[in-house]
Formats: sequence, structure tokens, C-alpha cells
Amino acid sequence: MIQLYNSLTRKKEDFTPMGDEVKMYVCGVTVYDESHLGHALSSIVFDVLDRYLEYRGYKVRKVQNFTDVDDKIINRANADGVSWEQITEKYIESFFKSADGLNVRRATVHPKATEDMPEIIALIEKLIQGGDAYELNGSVYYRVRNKSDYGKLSGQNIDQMLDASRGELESGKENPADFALWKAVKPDQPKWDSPWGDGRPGWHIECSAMAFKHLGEQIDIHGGGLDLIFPHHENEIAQSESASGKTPFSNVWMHNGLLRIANGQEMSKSLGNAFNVNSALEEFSSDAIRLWILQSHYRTNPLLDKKLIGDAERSIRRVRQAVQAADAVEVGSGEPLDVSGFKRRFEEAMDDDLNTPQALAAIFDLCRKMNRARTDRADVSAAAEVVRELTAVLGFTLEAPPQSSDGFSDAEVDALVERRKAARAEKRWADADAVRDQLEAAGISISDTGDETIWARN
RNA sequence: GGCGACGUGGCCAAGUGGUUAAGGCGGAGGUCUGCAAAACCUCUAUUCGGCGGUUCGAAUCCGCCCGUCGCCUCCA
Repeated sequence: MIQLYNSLTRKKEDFTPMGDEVKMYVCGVTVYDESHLGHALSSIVFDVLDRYLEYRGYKVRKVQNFTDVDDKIINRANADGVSWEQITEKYIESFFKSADGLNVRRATVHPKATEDMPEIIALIEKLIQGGDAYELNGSVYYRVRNKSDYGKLSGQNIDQMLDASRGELESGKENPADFALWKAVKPDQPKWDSPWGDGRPGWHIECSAMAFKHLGEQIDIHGGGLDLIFPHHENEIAQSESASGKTPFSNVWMHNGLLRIANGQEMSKSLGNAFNVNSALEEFSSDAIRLWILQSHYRTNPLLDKKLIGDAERSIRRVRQAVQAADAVEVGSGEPLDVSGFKRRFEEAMDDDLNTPQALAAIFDLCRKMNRARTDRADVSAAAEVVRELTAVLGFTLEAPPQSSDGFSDAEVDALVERRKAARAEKRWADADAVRDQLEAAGISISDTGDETIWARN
């Protein structure tokens, strides 16, 4: 039985989907800049959830949205002197490039707020008709006082929030905590036609509308970063439950922790290149980035430190090489390695609210056992298959990082390895070592195992 | 002020009432090797921020203190 921690109840709960298909909604990004490693963290966590649910036999319908109308987009467009559509198009493309680079599978649907405008407007109308929202000067606000359990997700109550509010409160609203569902048009801003005049949606409503449209009025899992609990998810719950009359909007609320920045590694003003996913992927493999993230539990706050990603690079290489070595060796004559215990450990760990650090420990232990058994000429082919299967659930490719530009082709490496073999046979050690140094410099390592020589890109 | 998270070996990080405190990285020694690399073996926290308390028994529960951090109207 899979157990997941539910932010709403603050407990781990048995996971039982409502229907045949798990309905999962994950808050996507507002597309005004490159994806950073914090986005990567969230994407990877919910990618692993998606993959594990599938591994456990569930069908998953996953929706991850793009918020493509927002103040920050408009500001960015103005700053860059281009249209807001150019900004959103550019960064949606960049988002997919990052996601693909991280081996994050596509969601079933990636809706955009601007493409679901009729649903957004219809949802707002429904809220007005039900008395849960009201129009004011061409804008529409949600009536927070109507929802007696408002604040149940974040543990806040309205009065406390207002006392401490640091922002400027818009005047004219019935209650300062009422939030905008629709914003009346301002000059030079994107606008859509609506019953309340030209304008654009508020921040939260698009997620409710897209969840309703693509999944239904009640869903199984809603995910996102911890920073979205308030106000975004709190308001999503309020407007969704008011509109549908059904509670809860989502059975489980899952929130990933946020990155911590290592001391002394302040990532400059824009948090710099190390923070940018596409730049990080030039320096590290996707497997290393995933391992760095998955070695911490998803609800903690992983430390962003390039040294740690580098450590993960060496670490995942061990797994990759264990599998490669198992493939390279002829099937041993010995007993097949028993792997059932490792698979069970992996599943028990993952069932426990996605305890990926424990799941990884099982994989590392299996790799060690496999290397040992291989030396003893046992049959490790099934074990290697299990490693492949389990690492795939965590989204690892086990592929070597792309070769550097000054690298050799496979055929060239093979030729050099042959030349070295010949030199070794004649005990011309200096010649043999020169070849090895040459390959080593190009990031290719050589291993002599028995009478075989195996090479691999690091 | 309110809501909340966290402090485990050199670094990262599981574990949350009871065998010898997972795993990774790093380090030391060894096996293998022409020498290496990789792999494997051994070692690397009598101890879990501090002080009290509950208990037969606590890293795990309670209290206080110290320290770090997030959110509190538009950040994953």
C-alpha cells in the first residue's frame, strides 16, 4: 500500500484513487524566465511519483499547466521590448528543453491558461451566481468570508493574516483578504473579452479551471512547491470547492521542499548559471542532477551546492558501470543472484511517502552484491535487469554523459585500445601507458579485467 | 506578531521508542594489476545542537534553551 503525506491533514495516508485512473495535477511554471534547479526539483519529484504509480500498476492522468498570463510576464516583455506572447513561447520551449534534458516525462496534458479562457470565465460566472464572488469596477473578487474553512491548508486564519499583511491592500473590496478572480484591463496589457469587460484572469483561477477541464471537479493528487501553499493552493481550494460544491477538491496535497543555497555559493543576483537547468545540464548529467535531488527526501530542503552534484556524478557512475560490466561479461555458470529482497526493499521505501534515499540505498547495495557475484562468475544478468528497472522508476537513464567535443569516435577508441593491447602483449609499457594517458585526457577510462580491456566514457 | 520546517560522522543524507545508527561522497589500509583505473574487502558517529523530564529502555516522546531557514496576496 502506497502511503503519501497529505499537507491538508498533516499525516501520511494510505493512497486510494477514486477511479481507475489517478488524477494528478501539478502546478507548473509561470513562463517568464529559464527554468532553474528549483523547478527541476519539483518536476523530478512529481515525475518520480508518476513513474512509481505506473510501476505499481496505476494508470495516471497527469496535468501540468503553464501560467502564461501574469504580471511578471508582462514586465519581462516590456523589459525585453518584445510581445508577451514571444516571452511565453520562448520560455515554454525552454521549459520543455530542460524537462527533456532531465528525463522528465511529459504530462498527459500541458494546458495553457490562455487556451482555456472560456472555462476560466465560465468558472468565475458560476462563482458569482453562487454568491461566492462579486464584481467591482470591472474586476471580480472571491468572497473569502463565505468559506468557513478558508485557511485549512495553510493553517492561517483571515484575521491573523490581515494583521500581518505586508502588502498594500486594494481598496474597495468587501474584505481585504478577498482575492482577484478577474482583473480589469490596464493599458498595454493582454486582455480578453468577458461579461465584466476586457481584462485577464487573476493568478489562482486558471489552475482550478484547468484542473476541472482536464481532470474533473475532484482529483486524487495535487502537487507543487511548499511556497505555493499560501496563497495559491489555499485560494485554489476555496474557489474550486465553492464552485463545485464538492469537498475536498483534491484528496491529497503534496508539497516538495525548496532548495537551500549553500553558504559561500551565493548565486549572484539572478542566482546565476549554476541555478539554470539548461546550464547545469551542460556541466552535469541528468542522472547526477536527479541523484543529487533524490538522495534527499522530497519534503526536505536539499542543499544546492555544485560539489554535491559532482559527488552524485561519481556515485551514479558506479551504478552505470555495474550494469555495463554485467552486460559485458558472459553469463556466468554459477547460480543466478537472488534479487527479490532488493526489489522488496525498494518498494517498501517508495511506498513510504516516496522515500527515495532508502530506495537508492537498496539499489546501491544491489550493485555492490552484483559486482561481487560477477567476480565469482555467478549469473548476474537478471540482477542487472532489476537495476535497470528500478533506476528507470527514478528516471535514471544510465547513459554516459555526452562525449566532449574533443573526444574520439567509438571506432577510434577501439583502434587505440587495440594498439595498447599490442603494446602490452610485447611489454612495451611506456607505449601502452601513453595510449591510456591520451584516452584518459579525453575523458575515457580504461580497465583491464583479466584478458579483456573495457573502456568507458566518464 | 502568526503559521511552519530543520539541527545525525570530514561533507551530503535516511532512520522518529527497543538487534551492531541505512546509503552516497571523501579519507586510510589491503586484494587485484607490469603500473594504474574500476571493482571487491577492512576501517572511518559508544553517538544523534544543549540542558532537564517521561520510560525498564529515546537520536526518536514532553518541556525549556541555543542556532539555521521558509511562508504570511501573486516564487516550484
